[in-house]
Amino acid sequence: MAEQTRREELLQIAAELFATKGFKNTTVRDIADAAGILSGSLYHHFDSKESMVDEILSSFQEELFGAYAGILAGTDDPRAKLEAAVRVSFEAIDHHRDEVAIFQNEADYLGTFDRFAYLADRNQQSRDVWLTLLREGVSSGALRKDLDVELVYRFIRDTVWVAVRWYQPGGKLSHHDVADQYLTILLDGITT
Amino acid sequence: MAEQTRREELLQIAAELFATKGFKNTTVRDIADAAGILSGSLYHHFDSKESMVDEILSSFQEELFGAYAGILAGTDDPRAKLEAAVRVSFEAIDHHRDEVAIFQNEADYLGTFDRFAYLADRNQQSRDVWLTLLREGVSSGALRKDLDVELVYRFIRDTVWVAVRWYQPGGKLSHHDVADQYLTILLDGITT
DNA sequence: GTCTATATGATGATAGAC
DNA sequence: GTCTATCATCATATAGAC
Repeated sequence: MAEQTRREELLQIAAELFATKGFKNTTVRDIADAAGILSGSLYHHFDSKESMVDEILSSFQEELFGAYAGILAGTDDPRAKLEAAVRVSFEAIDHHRDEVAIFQNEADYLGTFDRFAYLADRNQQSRDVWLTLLREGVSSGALRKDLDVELVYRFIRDTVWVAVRWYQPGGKLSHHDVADQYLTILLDGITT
Repeated sequence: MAEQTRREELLQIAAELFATKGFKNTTVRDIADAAGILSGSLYHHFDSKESMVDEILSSFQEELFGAYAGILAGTDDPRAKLEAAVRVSFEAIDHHRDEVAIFQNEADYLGTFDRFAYLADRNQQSRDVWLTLLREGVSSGALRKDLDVELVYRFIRDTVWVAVRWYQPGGKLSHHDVADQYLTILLDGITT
């Protein structure tokens, strides 16, 4: 079950470095060192450093959007769907810390190159998911009618994903705890 | 009044590039090109590329923390102080877009070097400011007693600063509008 | 204050032996 | 699958002329 090909092992090592130091600040030598091999040997597994991030980002995105699609297709009421989408996102931060961090830090810049154009598409797709959920929430009466849904969308998206900067997997707060607390703030506010 | 030394002009050009492409992705040639001079000429004004970000970040931080200090020292009630801190932050995004973006994107990594150790200090200082405001809010009865103030602090900090990624100075929403909407969500939640 | 010319080092990548 | 050896390129930075 925890079978991992050498390729996957190397990708994981690279992902941790990209997430921590940034893509550009990580050299192929850094990756090779961390893997205990020489830099040239990496090219037996991958075409280039670029193709390494590419593979890391695209496979993560595929998994995440599969989860969103499941929620949208479900039969829960609007509020439950919104909660589920938030929970799935925090779960992704827990399970795919490095991938989320890389996406957060590098997507904007990488997205300017042809090879990574799919990142912009995914961004649009994500917006569609959240706006659908929020609009259903408003029209069902679960959410306030005076909300600027576009702004609320950005608020949710940003707050959720930026948590990758401080969330510690295995720390005091589980991803369930964080999601609970966050939903409380989002849904009911912080005032008495 | 809008007098700008050549030095400041060059820093502004560099800041825009650092904010858009990232520090490492911006070469001294990029900066020189944008300024209409050759890369070697930049070294008449600055020691190194590093000292350019350094100057950009440190002067911005100084201004921002001056504003926070003013709020803390004031006589407003806790809730008004919290609102003021949020407003000052969105204002900073409006007035110092590039600086905020650079800080958001690069501070974590740059902070690992001695030269930028002050970034970690400022981070701690910022935490003190917000925790003070939130605790005063809770003990005065303005904020809910069941809040995890540490978590709320991180949510506020992250949401406020990450807005630099989408906020458009001069766009449809002014920084006042964004602050209003954000405070509404934060204080009262999005449910009916 | 900017240019010419260039030193110096790091980085991504390749070819072929083991 | 990894190593040895090495290349080409690019990036930061310097020195002195104009």
